[in-house]
Amino acid sequence: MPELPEVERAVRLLRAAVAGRGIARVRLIHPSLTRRVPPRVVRSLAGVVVDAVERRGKHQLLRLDDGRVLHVHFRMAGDWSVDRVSAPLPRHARATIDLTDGTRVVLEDPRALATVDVHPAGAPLDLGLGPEPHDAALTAPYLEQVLGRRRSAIKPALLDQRVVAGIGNIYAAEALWRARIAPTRPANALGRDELRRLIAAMRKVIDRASGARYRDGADRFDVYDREGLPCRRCRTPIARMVQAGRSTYHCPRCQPTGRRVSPSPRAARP
DNA sequence: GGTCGCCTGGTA
DNA sequence: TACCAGGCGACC
Repeated sequence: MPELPEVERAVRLLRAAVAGRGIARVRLIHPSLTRRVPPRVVRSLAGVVVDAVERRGKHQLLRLDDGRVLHVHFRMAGDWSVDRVSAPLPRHARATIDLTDGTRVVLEDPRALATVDVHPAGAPLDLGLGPEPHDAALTAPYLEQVLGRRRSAIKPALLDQRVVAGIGNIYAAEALWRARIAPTRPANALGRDELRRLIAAMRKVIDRASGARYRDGADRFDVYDREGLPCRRCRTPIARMVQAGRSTYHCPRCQPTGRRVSPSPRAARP
């Protein structure tokens, strides 16, 4: 589930179910979660009220009325489902939040990579996140500054949440395609104009992913998972490569790698 | 900077 | 059976 638009959707579902309500019991089911939080801390969540539910990048924060923060990250495959405390548990239920009104929120996570943490009251919570795609703070000069010292490829750099919060493997590839920037370009080699295009592309890709029509469409990606299929701009087969251990999809023709590997006479704007 | 491990499931 | 998976922290 987890890139920014998907987490935002999940947060809304969660908020509708838990905001302003009392927790009757939290259960951590999978060993990867019980290892993280001491049993007495889990037990101590009974009786507190959830004041608010917030999202920071891909992180979900439940502000509790005793000042603590219940912090959830879906990682690769987590998602919420909402049912009643009396219902049988879904197959991949890894944690549950039972509410005093009989509602149950279930963390479903087939890969069991999601994390749950409880932060003490009063401790400042630094998630180390950069601006989100729609933050006004995300500007070309900002990117120029944070990417300036990075000789690494732009695509893995975009996955660093300290640079931009909320961009993941899919939308990084999608945005680079849209901005016509090769994923292998050194991050510090991008010019102002390219950075501006990249920001606009990230915003567009995130916006599009938030719409239901796009979400359910069969062709919701331009490059991701489209290896060998024709580029939607130039019909060149989409290529797949591996960067930092992750798949990267791109169009070898309209995302030119080198300085001037046969650029088209006039580079068209995206 | 790249690689590995965490976990489990789906698919070629 | 092998490989892949929308993330990320630990490690060289």
